[in-house]
Amino acid sequence: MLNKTECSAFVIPIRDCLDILSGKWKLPILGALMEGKKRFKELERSIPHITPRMLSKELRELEINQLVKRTVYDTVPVTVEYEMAPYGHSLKKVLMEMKDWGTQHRKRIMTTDTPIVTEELDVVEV
Amino acid sequence: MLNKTECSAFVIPIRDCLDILSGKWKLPILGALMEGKKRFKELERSIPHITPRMLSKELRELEINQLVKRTVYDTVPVTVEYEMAPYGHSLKKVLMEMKDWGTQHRKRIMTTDTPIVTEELDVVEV
DNA sequence: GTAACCACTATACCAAAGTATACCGATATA
DNA sequence: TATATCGGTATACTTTGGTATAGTGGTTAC
Repeated sequence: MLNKTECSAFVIPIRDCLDILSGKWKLPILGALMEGKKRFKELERSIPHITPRMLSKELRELEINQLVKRTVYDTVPVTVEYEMAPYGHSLKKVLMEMKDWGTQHRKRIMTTDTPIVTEELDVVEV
Repeated sequence: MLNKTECSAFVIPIRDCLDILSGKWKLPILGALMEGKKRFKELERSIPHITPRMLSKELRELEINQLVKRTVYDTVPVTVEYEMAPYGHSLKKVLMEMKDWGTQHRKRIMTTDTPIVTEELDVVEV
């Protein structure tokens, strides 16, 4: 049980964490970058149906939150590389907990109840 | 580094977990219920600015996912009580990881960088 | 010369999420 | 008789998130 103060101290940081991972494409982008560094067009190709607009927007947000590092190489034409920033790996524990919970929850809901299935997700192409 | 198969096995359950906690009011509702069981109007009063429409909708989703238990008592007028379901407590580890990460992240962003502050949140009233 | 690649941006549009306001029937209170 | 409470629902609206489509300027390949 929590009191009022504990409750805010609980809701606000979780909201922060949730907001950072929110949006349709952040997870697929992080997933793709976990395979290694990639250029803009490589990301676009490995994430089915993403538009350059959304890719650009979501990458910017991830970069602002220091999870992703963007490097511009002075070639012609320019080369831009995206990769997980060192800080990005600090998310690992959270993501693994979410993955474990999500995995067991999906099984639970599928077997014990009317299935509430989230829509089919596109698989990130390598 | 992940390969394509690992990547889907990573994205899908995390998406599930995220979806379950998504929406503006799920966290405040869970927070309020962590103080103990509450009736509909009590929840409405303890969560500033929530409308009955949203409260009803989000409670229903939490109930479908078995995180919250709804009990109707045969009084006149009816009494309806909401509480954390036993299964709801299975979220604790995930939520705590998110809270810890969110807390350190807020500090980090505030001190090292242009502050990207999420909007002020209303505190849940007791 | 024209077509494609690179890393994007601009504009317009559409769908989902959330808000505002009013209301339900039954009961208790003034 | 009028007002408030209970646990919500109905309808209409606005705001946010995401999509679709086209185009930028400079370079290399056919």
